Amino acid sequence: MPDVVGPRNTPTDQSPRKKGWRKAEIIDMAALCFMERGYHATSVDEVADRLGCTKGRIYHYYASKIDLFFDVHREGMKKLFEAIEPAMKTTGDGLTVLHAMLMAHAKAMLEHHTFENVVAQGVQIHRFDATTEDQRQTMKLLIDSRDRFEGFFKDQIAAAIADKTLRDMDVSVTAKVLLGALQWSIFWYRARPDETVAEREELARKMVEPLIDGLRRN
Amino acid sequence: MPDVVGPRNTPTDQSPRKKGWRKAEIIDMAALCFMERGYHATSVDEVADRLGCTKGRIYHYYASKIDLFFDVHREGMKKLFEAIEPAMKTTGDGLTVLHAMLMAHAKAMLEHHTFENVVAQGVQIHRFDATTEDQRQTMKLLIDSRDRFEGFFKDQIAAAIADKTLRDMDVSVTAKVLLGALQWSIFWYRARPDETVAEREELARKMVEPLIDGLRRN
DNA sequence: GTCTATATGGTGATAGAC
DNA sequence: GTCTATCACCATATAGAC
Repeated sequence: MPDVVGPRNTPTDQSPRKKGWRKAEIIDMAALCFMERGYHATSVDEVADRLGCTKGRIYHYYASKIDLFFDVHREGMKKLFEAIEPAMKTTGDGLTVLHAMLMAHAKAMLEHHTFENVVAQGVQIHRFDATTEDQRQTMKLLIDSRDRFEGFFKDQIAAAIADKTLRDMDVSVTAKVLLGALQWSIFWYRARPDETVAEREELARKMVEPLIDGLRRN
Repeated sequence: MPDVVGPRNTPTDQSPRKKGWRKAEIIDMAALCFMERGYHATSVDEVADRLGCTKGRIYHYYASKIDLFFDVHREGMKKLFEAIEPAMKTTGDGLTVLHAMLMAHAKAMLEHHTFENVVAQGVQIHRFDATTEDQRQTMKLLIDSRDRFEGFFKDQIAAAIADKTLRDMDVSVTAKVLLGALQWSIFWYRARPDETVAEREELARKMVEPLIDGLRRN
């Protein structure tokens, strides 16, 4: 990975050698547009314009706008799962593993904020937008994957309470609060073009630290 | 306040005796629709339908859909400011006041989640949606009010660091993390029709406690 | 595989009757 | 103050040329 990352953070691989790069290119641009203006306010024409083509190309790869949205959402979830996987495999007491997971998640939210912004929009895109049975099925799978992701954190919180490295607290509410604290960054964080990986890691640390240690001194 | 609150949480006063109740009725329904489907996906026709009237009525009170959105947003911010005001006036060390502010904010986010969901949408509704100069001016004021609100928390965090009741931490990032932790509830919280005020207060406590004390035992 | 042209439907907003 | 009727526009999606 290069030391300096641009505003189009970690796009899916677009190198023309790889098969599927055309689709990846569309997904990346759709993610950017959906983040900037929101799914419903973004027209397929706009995505095409910014790709320097017409919507004919997009409709060659995607049957509908919502199917394109689904691919962006799927990609966003994939990045989230991949990010916390190494942390979940580390050995250590319950809190240490949870800390590692939170750090990995914070970094992923910053690095992929374009995609994760779109994932958050998925919460209020529902049955009304998915017309075919296939689309409703896909939507259900994406919702399931979001729940599964939160489940990993709930399980780890429960484990850490069990091994007494965590205070006793409401597992479900705490998971939502912790994830929300990091995920809210979709609203305020935008990558500076010249931002280094080290700077981003430092920001993630500043985000996670108050959650682990709390606010109270002593 | 009644002990049991319905799903239409604390609507603005609609009693037909008060002047402006027609507008308030429209604002409340718009907030509900915008929350459920999002601003852009909601049609003026839909708001009117659910009010049992036609959009002729709405356009009698509002020049455009975005102006209606602005009123919902304004109302949402008003509720937030009013909620933390008493907490800000309490006496006590820096952390005690901050704790009171966070509890008040958490309760307000739950109580008014319909309106606060719309406020969050305001982040990505921008110049493109505001066409007239008047609308751009209004938008600027709403953005300013969001910043001012966050500023209250930043100031209090700084004060608490100064009086040494808080660890030394990044004021700006910590403010965003704390507020985000509570505000993310717009995505997962929906009022149960039979939910009591006491239950909601208990939920707010479960949200704020891990932030104050941190996760680490000891 | 990509383009142009177009069908089709919905949405914001207005005019004018009542 | 509210309704009906309608206009103008824009967006999704398709058909067929190249």
